Amino acid sequence: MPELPEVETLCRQLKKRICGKKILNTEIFDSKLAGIKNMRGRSVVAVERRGKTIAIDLDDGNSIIIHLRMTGRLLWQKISTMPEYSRWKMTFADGHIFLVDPRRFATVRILGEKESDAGREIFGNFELTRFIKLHGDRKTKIKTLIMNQNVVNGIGNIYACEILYRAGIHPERTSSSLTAAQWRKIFYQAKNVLKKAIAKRGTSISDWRDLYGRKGENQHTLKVYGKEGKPCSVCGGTICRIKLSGRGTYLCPDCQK
DNA sequence: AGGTAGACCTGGACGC
DNA sequence: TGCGTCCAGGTCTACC
Repeated sequence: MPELPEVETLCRQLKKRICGKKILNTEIFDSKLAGIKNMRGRSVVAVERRGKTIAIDLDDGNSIIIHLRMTGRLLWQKISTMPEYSRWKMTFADGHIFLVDPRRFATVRILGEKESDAGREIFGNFELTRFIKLHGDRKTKIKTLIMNQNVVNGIGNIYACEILYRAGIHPERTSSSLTAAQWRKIFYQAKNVLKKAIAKRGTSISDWRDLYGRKGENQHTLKVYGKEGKPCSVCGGTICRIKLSGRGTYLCPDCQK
């Protein structure tokens, strides 16, 4: 489910909600998550997004690292009534944060050390020239490359489709076939598309909800994702769906070369 | 090195 | 109604 804009939305809301607050208790409801230490008594000193992961930094130097994978959600509630599919919760003096996740893929870890982002954060110390030096000669298809979290952080299937559509690049082009101008277009659009999605509080195709259970608004601005058979907003041609590395991929074959 | 299928899980949509 | 099939925002591993 959540890609960078959705995780960023949650992190901003969490920051306001729990920074400086003490965790009164944590509870596990899913045996797959057995082993998460109880963080009772620790205070939250910071909340940050690292790629698609949420890091909740605590006053003892540890961090709670949450990855929502496909259907994970964090939900704030004043009351302790468990929402359906609850897997874990943190309790604060004024309410609870539930990890809700029907498919049970989401992970929670406690880590003592911060991992470096190694220049992979698109809104961090990302440099295009360095990127091209590292990945510009590869034979990987461009969509697969920008979705690889070891290469750039935060881009998933929906936004990869939208970025490449706006950049006019076919998702099956290889890295090594792209010109410098095309690389610039891709990363200009990556920032552009992600920034706009953050402003709309994410894309709610089906499951995604923010910390307060509200849908995002970015689904209304999608141009290709999920639009198979619909007309292209630029040329009027037909949006098609192909499979690329096992993932449904949407594009306009006339605009994307 | 890169592609791909399968695994991890469950629910929803759709066809018959 | 019920069953079967396919699909899903992510990532990891095994194998060609």
